[in-house]
Amino acid sequence: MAATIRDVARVAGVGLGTVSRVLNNSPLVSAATRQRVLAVMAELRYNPSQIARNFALGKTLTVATIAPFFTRPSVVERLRGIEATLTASGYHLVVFNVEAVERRDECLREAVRNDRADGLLLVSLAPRPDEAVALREAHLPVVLIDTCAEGLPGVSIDDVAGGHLATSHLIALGHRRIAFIGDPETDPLTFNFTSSRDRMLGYQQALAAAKLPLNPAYERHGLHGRYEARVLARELLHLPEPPTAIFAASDTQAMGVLEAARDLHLPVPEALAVVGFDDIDIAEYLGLTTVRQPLFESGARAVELLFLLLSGAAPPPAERLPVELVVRRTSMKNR
Amino acid sequence: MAATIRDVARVAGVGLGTVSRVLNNSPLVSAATRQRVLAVMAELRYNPSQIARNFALGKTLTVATIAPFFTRPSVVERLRGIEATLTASGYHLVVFNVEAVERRDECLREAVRNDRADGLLLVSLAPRPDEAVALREAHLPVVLIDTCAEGLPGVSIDDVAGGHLATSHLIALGHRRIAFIGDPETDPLTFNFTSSRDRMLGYQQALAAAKLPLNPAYERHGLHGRYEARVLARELLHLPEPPTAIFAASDTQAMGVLEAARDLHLPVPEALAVVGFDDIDIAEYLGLTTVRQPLFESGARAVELLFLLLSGAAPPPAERLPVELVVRRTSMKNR
DNA sequence: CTGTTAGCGCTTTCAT
DNA sequence: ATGAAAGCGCTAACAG
Repeated sequence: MAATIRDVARVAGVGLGTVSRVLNNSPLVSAATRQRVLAVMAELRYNPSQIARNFALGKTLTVATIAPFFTRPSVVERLRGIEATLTASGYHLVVFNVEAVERRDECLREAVRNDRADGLLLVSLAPRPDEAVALREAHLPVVLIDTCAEGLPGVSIDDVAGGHLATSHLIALGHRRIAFIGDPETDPLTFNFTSSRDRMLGYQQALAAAKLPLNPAYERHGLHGRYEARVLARELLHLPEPPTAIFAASDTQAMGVLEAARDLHLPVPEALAVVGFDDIDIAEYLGLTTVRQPLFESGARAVELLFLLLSGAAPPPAERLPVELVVRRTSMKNR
Repeated sequence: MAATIRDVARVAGVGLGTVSRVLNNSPLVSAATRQRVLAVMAELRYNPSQIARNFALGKTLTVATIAPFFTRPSVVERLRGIEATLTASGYHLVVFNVEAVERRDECLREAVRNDRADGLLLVSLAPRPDEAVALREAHLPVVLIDTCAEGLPGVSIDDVAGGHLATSHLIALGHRRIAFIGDPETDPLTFNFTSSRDRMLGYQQALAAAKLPLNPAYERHGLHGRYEARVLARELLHLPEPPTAIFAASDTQAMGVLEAARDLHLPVPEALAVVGFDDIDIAEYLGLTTVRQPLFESGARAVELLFLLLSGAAPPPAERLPVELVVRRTSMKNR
């Protein structure tokens, strides 16, 4: 049905190799023949079969990305960065959205078993040691985003510094009773995923640096989500000595905190200051003070690292992107 | 390096075909040989090459999705539905995010030229007539989501009914001066993309049905976005006779309206009622009254239709999913 | 039931 | 500079 390279060769009266060479812009073909071949291609409406080419080359020009929770705005923003960079180089992006542990494991296993992608991007997901081994054995290049793992290239941020930034901002505002709301301390889905934990670490360090007491009752953990954070915040605010400020490990969770404040008719920032993390799109709308991290860029940069790997370079070291405090209404000076 | 089907055949002492049959769970192989082959496969750590299989089969087990604006929560939700359904059937999802007209055209052209996907899903994007022809000629099955086009299968909603629903709700609440904010009336990116226009049509019909005057000054159009809608809403609210209610063609735009109300210190819903469209995740948080449409399901259903096409069935007719009014704080009874 | 053979469409030697 | 030929790893007839 569709014309093949063979048809082109026959009609143009040249050999198979020559057509292939024209296809690949090889300099080893005279201008005259090239013109003729090109003409025949146009005449026959010839389309090179990508799939045959992939097969012959042993490459797919495709990169797979596994990410938990498409729905999180921060993840979507990273994906945008990935897609833009990949597409600009003619690569395709196939995505996997994992919302349960079994799927996480299965996706990773599939990615290794199949040769349907030349490389793998892992968002907020670190391979377990055994998975890392399998990846290496399959010669499947991987770049991590938003996590780190021994010996694997990745792009992340300094979450400890970010947590420190948020907390010392609140301290500078005069707050003394500052609480933290973050993800569960261990989560099988995001194995080894330390961003919430590190942000808490930064929070603790900032408190310590200001000689403020660490109150375990002020540290709450729950599933990443507005609703869960709202419940936790309500608990905090019902404490005999409630916090005057809450640092949430993500903007989504900060939104839950704002809801809780609204539930209890606590004016923000007067009665409660709130700081989030990520600076997702909606943060500006909410007037939410937050720690901004370069989400789009993290995806773009990860793709660049993957290309390096694909070109045969040695695994580059993990990179850190900068964070920045963005002060908005929810943490204005009020004391 | 990696074991091939040939190695397995040799070691197991069987023919190539037998191994292939085992691979494909053909019943035409005795339990005994199957066991033996399976054992050798395990021993050799054999992984069938998907890419070779794709080549031989002339299929990619991949579906491409082109969508404008990843960032829109409604689009993300549809993608979730697509991914879940596709992955459940062993298909891969490759995504293209188009944010400019040129990219839109290029992606579509590429999708037709390449054979890197077995089918195509178009979100909020209708092919131009010439593109539709090219699609057909390339035998590339397409399903539309959130749009309609002559003779192409798709899943959408009744936007006119949705607009009517929203508007008559406001009318029932006692509103007489109701404005509309929607997307530009023509947009080269989303060619033929009529959802905003149809919602306005429903709005107009509801007004007419209630014998309310159609005031052209109450119909505003701007780029889909919070900021743009905020500007438009501010204009509306500065009119000599400002509307007491605004129906926005999307929740995102409704958020802009809420911002404008806040800017002008207009209490919602007392001084201004607001209704959006889509019922994205954040709508509940905002207490936004809106018209809910099944976003996840639209993606899932589109994949099912595509599978039908892929299995050689005749193009099914376009489908409509139901819409539903969700009343929340921004449109409580107040007059 | 099973082995053999002929491609799928392209890239890539290797001669010429 | 160009043609011929040998695969890439698998599927799918085709004989047995």
